[in-house]
Amino acid sequence: MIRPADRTRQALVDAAVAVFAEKGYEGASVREITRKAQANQAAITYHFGGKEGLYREVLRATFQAFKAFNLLEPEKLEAMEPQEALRLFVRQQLLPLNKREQLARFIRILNWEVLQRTDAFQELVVSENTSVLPVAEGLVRRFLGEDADPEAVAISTLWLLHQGFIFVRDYEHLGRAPLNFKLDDDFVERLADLLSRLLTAGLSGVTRV
Amino acid sequence: MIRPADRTRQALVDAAVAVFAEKGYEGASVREITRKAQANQAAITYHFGGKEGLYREVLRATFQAFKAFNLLEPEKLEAMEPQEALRLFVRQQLLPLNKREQLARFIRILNWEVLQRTDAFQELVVSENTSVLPVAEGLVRRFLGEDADPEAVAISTLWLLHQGFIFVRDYEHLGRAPLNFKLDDDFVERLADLLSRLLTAGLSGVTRV
DNA sequence: TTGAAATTCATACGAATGTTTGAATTCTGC
DNA sequence: GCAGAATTCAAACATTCGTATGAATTTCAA
Repeated sequence: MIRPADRTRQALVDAAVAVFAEKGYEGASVREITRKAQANQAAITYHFGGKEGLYREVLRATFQAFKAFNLLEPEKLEAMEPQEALRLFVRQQLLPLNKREQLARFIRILNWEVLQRTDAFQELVVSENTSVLPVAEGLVRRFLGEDADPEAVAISTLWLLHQGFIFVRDYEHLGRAPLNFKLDDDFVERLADLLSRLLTAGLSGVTRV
Repeated sequence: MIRPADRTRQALVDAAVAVFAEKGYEGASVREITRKAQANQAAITYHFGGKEGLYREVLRATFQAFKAFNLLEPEKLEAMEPQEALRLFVRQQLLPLNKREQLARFIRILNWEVLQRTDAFQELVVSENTSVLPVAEGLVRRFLGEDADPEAVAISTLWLLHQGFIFVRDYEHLGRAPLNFKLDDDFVERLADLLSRLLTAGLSGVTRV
């Protein structure tokens, strides 16, 4: 059974995801959210305790959305050849390109947090602690070798972590001028392929001078 | 001679750079700016016609700051070996790390524009039109060859353009836990070196399977 | 059906926003 | 030193913001 009150609750969260993604936490107004959700102004206070409580709910939905698509299992990755593991890692990073209708707003919400970090986000990050950092670092080590310079490993790991992000962050621009890519699944596949090869060659060749 | 009125003007711009960088265009308040500049509320309207006019002035200062540090001359780059040209290109991208005291706020202002594009910024971009895109594309072509797949060239170019940005955008975090890099010039030099080698190896090896 | 709890609603409150106003003050050229 | 322009100033204006209020309505177990 779906209670009418739950419908209002869900409508508020849905509208909030859209508005927070568009305007950021500070820029979003409860009035716009309630208008979009066809709910009353006071509904946010009633259901979530206030604007921040609603945002916490939106952040939970955001983390949830990314977790739902996470296919990366560190154990399996380690059993694979480094090149293949890297390719899977890249593929995972680019997954938002395939699921962009579903993840676009959540990506934007995370982007906002880079510039205006909220307490709500901070607290959720430490409590969840779902870091991909060790996975990426393990991957890097397999290319650079176990006796590699720790600083080089750290930098390369940070570097690797951002490689997919480049295309995810700006994917709205990929389809527009002057690039005009047709953003279908085939394109994403070719992108993943090229990027994997760029990174494999880079990580493989970085130790050689 | 410096007229007192010009001092107010300059104080407003300086304060505005700081506040716009911190809060973004929407989030910044004219009251905070005038307070920081020790000027009157109405001074912004008087000198710049309003908040947007002041922001336009800040954007001009931003573009100016980046232009002042641009050492890249496309002709010289083409005369160099690809590896060396790429290294110089990377070096230029990482320059904000060396000049971070001077460029930090301007970088943040540009980062804000990614999420909340202002009309003022849009207009200034088209009027300035100082794109590094052709430089990067030329560089990529020298590695991939003249007969390379146009899509691969486009993707690789976009990829190359973002490589320095990875470290510039998050350079505030580089020095903090859990990375704790000591952000001196030596570190930047080592970073440029490693990144150059990663990219050189990547672009050189991408055509090989 | 009834009555208490849950939910919705229109409104109001205080604070913060960008801008305007008109007087007060300072600067500048003569 | 003086007139007129340029600049500064405190105050007020109209909006918008997040939240609070208390009554009206709906829901749901008994």
